Amino acid sequence: MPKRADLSDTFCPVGRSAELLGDRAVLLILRDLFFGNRRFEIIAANTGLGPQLVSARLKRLLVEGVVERRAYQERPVRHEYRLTAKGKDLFDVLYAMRNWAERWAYAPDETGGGPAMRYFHRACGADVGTAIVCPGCGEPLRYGDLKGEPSPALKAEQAARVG
Amino acid sequence: MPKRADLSDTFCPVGRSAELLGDRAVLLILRDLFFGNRRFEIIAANTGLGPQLVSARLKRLLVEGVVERRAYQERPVRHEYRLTAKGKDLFDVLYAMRNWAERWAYAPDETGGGPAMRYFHRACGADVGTAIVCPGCGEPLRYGDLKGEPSPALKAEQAARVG
DNA sequence: ATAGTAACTATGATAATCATAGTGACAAGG
DNA sequence: CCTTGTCACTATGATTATCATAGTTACTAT
Repeated sequence: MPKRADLSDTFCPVGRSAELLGDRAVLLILRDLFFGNRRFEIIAANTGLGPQLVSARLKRLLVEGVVERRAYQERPVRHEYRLTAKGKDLFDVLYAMRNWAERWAYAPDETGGGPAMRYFHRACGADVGTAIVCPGCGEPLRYGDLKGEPSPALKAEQAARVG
Repeated sequence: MPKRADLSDTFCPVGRSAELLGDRAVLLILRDLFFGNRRFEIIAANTGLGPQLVSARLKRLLVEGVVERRAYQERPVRHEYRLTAKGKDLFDVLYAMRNWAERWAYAPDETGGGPAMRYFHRACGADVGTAIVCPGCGEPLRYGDLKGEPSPALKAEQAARVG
């Protein structure tokens, strides 16, 4: 593509976010990081993205301060990627995307009745559905507050990708 | 690009959303639609995107049922684009992107102290900051609940774009 | 008849993405 | 000590999306 206009210096906050998040690969990598996948090969396998693209996007996320790279073992040196505080604060965006998809992106009988991914509030145990405040206790839902349970169909799909 | 893997049939809800939202142009067009800009030329000018790209993305959004196209006048026929219920329900995603950017994407003195875009809760008048539930009255914030007030810098930038 | 506006479509150059293959560093097994 | 294996990438070449610019269609206003 030709050089597209850079949005990182616009004053519009959505524009600034879009510069980073308006990218399929970035969103998929962030999803995996929130899911707890930290290793390069696992992320590549789970997202279905090629290693070159994963490498390029992780570099961008490093530059933006959204992820950090650290060695999880010496001899041989192996690295993993973790969300920084700035990265963890993207939880609301990913969670909103999940909520929207659960409400609009599935055929009526596609998931067998329930959501593709069920979330429970750790604090009170309630199934939060697609709410942004807990329907059980009324607390706003933030990063770390939720425990996810994939539907059988989603679990099978994930197993097939990593396998 | 070569044919990339299609995510619209993955069971992962974030994957399904990413297929639509993992695109700079889509996010910018949605921003404009939420802002109240409905006309093709205005959207093209405000986003800085070429007419071909705006046309292609609006078509995709039509197919997805996120926007609808309707004539706002006959003789000559002129069309505008509006968010459907499915489109309006993307508010949470865009709002989360805005919140993240306000917290992380600006240099300390870049906005002159306040946020680039200030939002007030229509129901109680409180400045909501970057919260997802109103700090004044405790209500969850949804589409239509907020009234935006751009900072002087953002207002100037928008004026320059539309010319 | 000329100019203007809105909503696009057409064209050609450029650059991002993909699949596939290869690299470097190290460890374990025979 | 020599092959095989793992992890985290990098290199290559074909394909295709995106961009800027220009042109089109349909109609109104002067």
